[in-house]
Amino acid sequence: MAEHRVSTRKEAILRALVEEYVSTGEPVSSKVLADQLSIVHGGGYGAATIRHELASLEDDGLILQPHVSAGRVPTDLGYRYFVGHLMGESRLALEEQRLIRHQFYQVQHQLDEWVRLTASILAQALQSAAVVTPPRALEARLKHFEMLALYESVVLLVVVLNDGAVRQERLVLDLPITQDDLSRMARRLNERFQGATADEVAERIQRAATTFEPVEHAVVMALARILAQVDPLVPDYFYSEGIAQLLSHQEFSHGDPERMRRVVEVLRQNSFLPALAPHLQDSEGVQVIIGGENESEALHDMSLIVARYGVKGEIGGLVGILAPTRMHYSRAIAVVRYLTQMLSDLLAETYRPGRPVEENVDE
Amino acid sequence: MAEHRVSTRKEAILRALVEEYVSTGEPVSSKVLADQLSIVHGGGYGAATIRHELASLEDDGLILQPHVSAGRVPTDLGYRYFVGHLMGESRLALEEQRLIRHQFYQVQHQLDEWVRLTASILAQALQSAAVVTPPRALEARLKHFEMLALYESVVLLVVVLNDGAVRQERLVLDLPITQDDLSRMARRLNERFQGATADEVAERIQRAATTFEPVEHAVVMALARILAQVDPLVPDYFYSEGIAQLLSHQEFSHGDPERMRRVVEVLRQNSFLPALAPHLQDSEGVQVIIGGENESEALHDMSLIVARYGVKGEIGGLVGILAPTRMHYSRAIAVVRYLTQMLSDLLAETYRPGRPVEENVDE
DNA sequence: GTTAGCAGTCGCCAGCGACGAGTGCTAACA
DNA sequence: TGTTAGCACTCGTCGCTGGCGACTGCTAAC
Repeated sequence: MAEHRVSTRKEAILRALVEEYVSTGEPVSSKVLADQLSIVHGGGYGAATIRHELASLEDDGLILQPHVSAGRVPTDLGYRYFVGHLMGESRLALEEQRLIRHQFYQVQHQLDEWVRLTASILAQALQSAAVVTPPRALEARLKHFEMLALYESVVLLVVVLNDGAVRQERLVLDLPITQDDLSRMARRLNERFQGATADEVAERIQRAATTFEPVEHAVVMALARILAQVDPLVPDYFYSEGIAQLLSHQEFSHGDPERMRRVVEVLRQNSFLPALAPHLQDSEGVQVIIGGENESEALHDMSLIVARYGVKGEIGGLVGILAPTRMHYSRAIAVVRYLTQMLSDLLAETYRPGRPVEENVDE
Repeated sequence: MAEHRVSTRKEAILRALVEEYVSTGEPVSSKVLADQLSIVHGGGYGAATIRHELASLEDDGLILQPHVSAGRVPTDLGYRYFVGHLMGESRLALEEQRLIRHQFYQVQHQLDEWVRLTASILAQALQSAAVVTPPRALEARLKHFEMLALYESVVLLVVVLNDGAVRQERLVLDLPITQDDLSRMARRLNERFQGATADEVAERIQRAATTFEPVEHAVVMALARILAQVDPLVPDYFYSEGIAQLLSHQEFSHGDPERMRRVVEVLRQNSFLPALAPHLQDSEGVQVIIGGENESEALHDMSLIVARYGVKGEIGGLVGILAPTRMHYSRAIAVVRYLTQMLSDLLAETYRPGRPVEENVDE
């Protein structure tokens, strides 16, 4: 990052090299580069000259050769330099934008569907694994809850949070209780705890434990527990798509099949998204994490492209894709940026037309 | 299936061959079989005798040799014969039963957790991919629904079905509406539609369309739609675990890595479970689908072991594992059987202690 | 009916050489 | 000093070969 810029000619060569390598997957030779550069640039250089510069780029740690008689390949640092300085900002073709927008308008007003659709579009468009978390308010507060008698002493607790997320939990009581009693209790407790955070609920239980009946106490404890489970940085579920697309890349078909297994494992247990959260905490825009910059060993030859979406300071979620290090960065970034913008707009549109009906922002 | 039984000696040989092959993964030779049989059976036979019988078993289509200088391997038909006639019924070790039960008691009364746990235990115990669907009533009826005002004209519809499943859907109305109005409307409509099936709701809309206000009409339409989406044979979601475990089998590390991708794809889109449903419609007990008996091309060297759990005629779901054809069938069947029994018992325990609070079985 | 022994088949693997791709270096040129 | 053509060199890939060993099917004897 803090690396000095290299000479303009070296930059041109590095850029051509990355683009060539990304599109072919083969180590690229001085000859191919000479040809490419002479096409793009009017008068190019001979292969021998390129070789001098390649040797120099290799000293800089930006490229390497897999073996002596092979061409060059970008290193993680090389990709980093490319992404930071050389890659042009690209926009999605209008036609593609239209196509994507169209798909969103098909599933009107279904928040979950938007999130799922985003993952699916990403996976398809970038032939990569995509992960999207549902939007989450920065601070979880109780909006409303209901209790439904399922069976004599089994109660279903349905809790709606301020971001619209719904949790449900079965609760088994010591005594049988009727739906009427439950409804009354729910009305009473809703008034009392509306807008409260997990900490506030817990505190009030502490302070006034004796004023609750046993059944109420059990219910409020459950509420506190549910609220406490909500951590905006560690989403409890998420939509993931495109594992198959990811695995279809040539980097997996050659070499150790064990790699496939490890990647699938990391994706399944989703250990990599939480690890991403800090990167996004305070940052704006699209983040790129290249190869070895990844925390997880298994992802050392993969890159992540992640971004936040949502309404700043209020509600948000993560969008990310995982693809081989050798990928088309500018396109990937453009697609991710477009979709985060899309989701943010949709969120704002749904949540903004008028203030919330129940004011529960302040207590 | 309708094949004649082969001679007792051939059966003994086939049985030893399958067991040996399952445990080693190598084609088994006449010599190894002769040794195995002389250990188990007091006085065995020489390798040459075995070879005669092997040639005969090959004529029957029960085994084959991958190439001339290799040992024998069971065919799908061979496995089928083994599962049908030769394999002993095995029970889980008491220690293992205890371990599994213990894990279930850890997550008390959380239906979703039971289902998820079942998938995870299966994947772990059998080193295979496991899929479990949540329990679903055979006929979907409305138990209860609530409406929550999220924003001025955005309403969250929370619908509880008779099997305890909860659906939620955002509804955008033409006009703003207050929570009070919503609550009143919900109470009215709940009384009217409680216990109704999708068809019944649709029918009543038809019959008395004019008696509904516009907003009510929108809500009831949504209810009908949600109820109609519920098809007990095609679960909309499911818990799947153990893709990584499945991929760690040696059958994937040798040979085409493309196979891995295809299997992951089939698992992700879960196209194989619906295909299973008919097999289980009318059948009792554990079903085994071996190799080529599978519908999906990609699963032709895999076997499925599936079973229904639940309360007969009322509510139920599916439990299944997917593993390479070369697997330990008797153990797999024992584990699947134990877990379906476990789930059925837990379901009965939760849903039976007393009748439902709200009688909604008949209208 | 059973078995030992033997010839025969074939997959696996290590070793070898030809080939070709691509480099670094040198020397010459503008 | 920068650029370039040419050349020697390295090394991965591929196809071929021969030896080894695993198993089999067959034969002949018990």
